[in-house]
Amino acid sequence: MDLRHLRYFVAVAEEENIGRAAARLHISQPPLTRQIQQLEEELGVTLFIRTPRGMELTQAGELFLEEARNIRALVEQATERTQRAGQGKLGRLDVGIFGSAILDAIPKLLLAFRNRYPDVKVVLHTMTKAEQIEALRQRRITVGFNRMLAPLDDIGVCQVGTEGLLVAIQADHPLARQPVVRFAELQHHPMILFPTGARPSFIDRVIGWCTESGFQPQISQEVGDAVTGVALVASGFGICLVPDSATTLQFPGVVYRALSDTPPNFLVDLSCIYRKDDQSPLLAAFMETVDAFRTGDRKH
Amino acid sequence: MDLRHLRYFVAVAEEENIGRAAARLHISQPPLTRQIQQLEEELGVTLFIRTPRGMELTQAGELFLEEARNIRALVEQATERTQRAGQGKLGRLDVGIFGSAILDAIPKLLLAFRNRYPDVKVVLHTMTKAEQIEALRQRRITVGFNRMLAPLDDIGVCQVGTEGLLVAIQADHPLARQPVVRFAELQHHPMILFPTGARPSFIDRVIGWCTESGFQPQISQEVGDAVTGVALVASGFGICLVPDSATTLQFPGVVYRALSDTPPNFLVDLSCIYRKDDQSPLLAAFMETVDAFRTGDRKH
DNA sequence: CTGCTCAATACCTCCAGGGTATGATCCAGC
DNA sequence: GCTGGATCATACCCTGGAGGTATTGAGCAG
Repeated sequence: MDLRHLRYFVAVAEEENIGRAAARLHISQPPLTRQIQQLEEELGVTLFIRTPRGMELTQAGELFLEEARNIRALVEQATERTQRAGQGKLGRLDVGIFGSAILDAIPKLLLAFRNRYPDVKVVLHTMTKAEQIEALRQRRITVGFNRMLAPLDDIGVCQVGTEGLLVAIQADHPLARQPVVRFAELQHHPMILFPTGARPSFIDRVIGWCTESGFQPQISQEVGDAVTGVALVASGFGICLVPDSATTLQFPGVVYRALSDTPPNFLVDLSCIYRKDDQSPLLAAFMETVDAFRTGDRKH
Repeated sequence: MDLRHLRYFVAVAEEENIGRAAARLHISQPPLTRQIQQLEEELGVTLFIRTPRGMELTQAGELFLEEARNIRALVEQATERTQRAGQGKLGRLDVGIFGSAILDAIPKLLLAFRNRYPDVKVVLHTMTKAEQIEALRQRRITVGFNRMLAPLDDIGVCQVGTEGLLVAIQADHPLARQPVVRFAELQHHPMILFPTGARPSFIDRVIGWCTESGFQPQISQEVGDAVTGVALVASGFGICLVPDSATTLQFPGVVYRALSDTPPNFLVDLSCIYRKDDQSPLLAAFMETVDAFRTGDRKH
């Protein structure tokens, strides 16, 4: 059996007349007669009663008509859905993120993506930089977000944006009295650093800036992410350099202060990574959205 | 697209290797390659990633695989169901019956049919002889049951069985004192006759028997069926000749008595009727069951 | 009986599905 | 680094079957 047989059968059943059905199918009558005969023979069932006025469905034919219509509709639907999936408009996108990325850029980006591709199910996985790379290679995720990413042979990097830095200070701390803190002043206060895990990381960046400014930071704690860091600031463990977006975290007893006299390149980046050989239309769709987001962002 | 494409696609998706899939499909590798390419081209979607180790499904391919399997299963199911319908094992059988036929033969017959063809839905319609014939011609029913059926040009008749007759009498009636009633004794008592409607009917039969026995019956009432007749007997309207199976009706105040000295051929038949040109496998299945029932019945 | 309307049959053509042979890549092992 | 094996892709041929035209056969109405 063949989808053609179903199409022909439905036409004949609906027209109740081989000639008209043939016209509707843009073929001539004899081939259609033969196809119907073939179908009946293959099924071993009489589907039509031939009358001098046309073709009339048998009971078995009635049943087969329902089934045939159903199958044809499903084929239609399958092609349509597959095409949408092929255009990246349908499917599932697994995204690796890190703790504090959720604070600013990622939600906006994902919102933009959802608006463009509402039928793509986005699944977020919190994981470290190293875990993200492993997950990418194992295809458990399609894109990952992190900071300070170095390109690799098989992993591509695309910078999404940059953020400035603030210092998070306990509210009753002496430094909190000033509206702006000079970077060098940080040297006298214990500092909370993050993230733990694979180096080089933001920690090395911070230590580098201190060194450039002529001092060694007093390291109080190393913690997993900015959220934990700010929580420890609230508990009085020290001060903590955080990206601008951390101001979303309004812990009681924590204030954020801008910095002056900062070392050059006093920024952190946010980048996304993906498998270079990934041809998935979903990735393409997502990267396109990322691109639009970057240019949109720069306009502000 | 074609069911072949689906079959091939599923094979390749499952084997993840065109060569092995081709072997499984008993074709050679190049045509299979082409069919897959055609499918991809027709859908406009890349379904596989070609690797040096074989074929790997894309996300769109995964989705299409599900759909394809589903469609193939439905096609399978559709052919199977249609074949069962073509053998009369699946479908709906509309049966015309008359009031009192439900008392004996019909339930047994339908039970036998249900056992043989459990997936055929039997729908009963109570209608008169004339209505049955009209309904047969209009295809509203496939078989009808009645008594004293004459064959027609387009309607076939098949006798299912015969029944003897009893007389239903009010319990305190003088005749009720005798264990057996002589037929000629009926002449002195008002008689309830049935059925109303198309003649000739059982009424003419009864009048004929009376005439043969040398008397005119005193007609008390003409009613629709045996059930109503016996109900009127209980109410004292007279006596009523009924088929044996009417003893199923145990009205308080009604007794049944056998008859002696009866006229020749003192029997009623039960027959079924059907459209002579009906080739439906359901009818064939039913008539086969009727046949088995008749021979089974005669053995008793 | 004739003309009309169906479906079925006979016969032809040509394309597409299947076959064989070969190419293009990639990887493993010497 | 070359060679052999595995895999998919390409080139080309052949044949079955889908589709076409012409015709027959069978009911039915006038």
